[in-house]
Amino acid sequence: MTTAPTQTRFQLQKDRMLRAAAQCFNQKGFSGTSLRDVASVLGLTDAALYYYVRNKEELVYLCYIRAADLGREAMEKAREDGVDGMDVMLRYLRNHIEMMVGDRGPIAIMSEIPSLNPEHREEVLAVSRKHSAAFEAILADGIADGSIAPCDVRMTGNAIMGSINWIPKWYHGDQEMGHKLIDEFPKILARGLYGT
Amino acid sequence: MTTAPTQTRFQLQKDRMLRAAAQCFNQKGFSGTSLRDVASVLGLTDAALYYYVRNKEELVYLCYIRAADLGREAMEKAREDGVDGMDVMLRYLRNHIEMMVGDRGPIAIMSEIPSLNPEHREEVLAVSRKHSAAFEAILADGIADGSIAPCDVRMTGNAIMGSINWIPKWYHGDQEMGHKLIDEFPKILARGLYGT
DNA sequence: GCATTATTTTAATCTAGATTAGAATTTTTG
DNA sequence: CAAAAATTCTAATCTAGATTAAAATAATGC
Repeated sequence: MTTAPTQTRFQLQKDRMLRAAAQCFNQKGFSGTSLRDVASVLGLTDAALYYYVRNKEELVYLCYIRAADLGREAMEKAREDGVDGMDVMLRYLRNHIEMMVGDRGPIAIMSEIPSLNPEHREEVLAVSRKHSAAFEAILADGIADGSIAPCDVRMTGNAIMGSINWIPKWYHGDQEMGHKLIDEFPKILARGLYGT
Repeated sequence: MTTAPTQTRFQLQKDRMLRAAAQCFNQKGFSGTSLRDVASVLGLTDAALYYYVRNKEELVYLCYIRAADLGREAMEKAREDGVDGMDVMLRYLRNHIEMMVGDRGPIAIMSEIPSLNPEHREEVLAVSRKHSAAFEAILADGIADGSIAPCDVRMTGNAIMGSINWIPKWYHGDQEMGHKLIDEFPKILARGLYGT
């Protein structure tokens, strides 16, 4: 068949583009990166990017969607492997941190959501809310099964997600620190939440 | 004297400008706010802003410096009033959150640091590092005086500051939630850190 | 190898928004 | 009140960077 490989090729390039864009945005800030910057990471011309997205707004939108996908992935894997609420949470945190610390990480700080168009903005916000809710559900499960101490899941969830999302602000690629982060940070975040 | 009142007037307007700018950046994102937007909040023309700053880069820089000042203020007040490490930390967290939640809050997410010029960027980063170090010192004091349980102050500090700095991402002016945040969030962040 | 489709480039254009110069207005001072 | 200083406005300019159109190149199926 002809469409399948074509789709794949196209998708692969598009994916590379999203990674390059996320990398640029993280490194140089949003207003500091032009389409040319992104294109040059790929060895392309800025105009070539328009073969993959309608405009810059869509590129940003897709970066956010990709970040959400990666987060969801980390969470699903944790749900599959974990044995109780606390275990799922710890695994999810670890998976997520591993992703943030890696070089193909998602776009870190969602500062440009206001400049998305209404449909895209609403979708990104919805998906983000959904992820928060899923994390709170893990906490609730843990409380129910006794592995997590009773707490305000809304606030606790936000506190923990904030710590995670803030990592790129102070972590800058130090290998040793990276390993420590993956191993220790989940425990630090879970500290004081262990159940009976 | 003639210079004193002039300075004051000028400073007052400049301060209003910084608040307006922070408000715009928080609400509409950085790339989404033009100097015109900031000026219109003040009832001015965009060109008028150039009486107070050399260019937009300097405006951003000053916003970051102001944020740092407010953070330092919150911390100093806490240091004066607190009786031990844990108490100082809790007071600082409360002060800082009160500030974030208020409408004259500082600029929240420091995403545009990369696009500052080298001198300004270095200064902002330095001041930011200094603040982190000061917070870690509070933790260390608490561990020393027994009010805080032994922990990795570096990671713990980053975890807590991340939770704080992330608040604007999910808090959007709900009054009730605001009070709850101020009263409960510090406790949540300190959970698991209480000493002997 | 040929025809078709996919991908990228070159070369313009187009625009929002930053910036500037100088005039106008408002405030202050003596 | 008049002069001087401080503040703001009007009206251009200026530019980076997004976007587009059409041509050129590369890949693919038959």
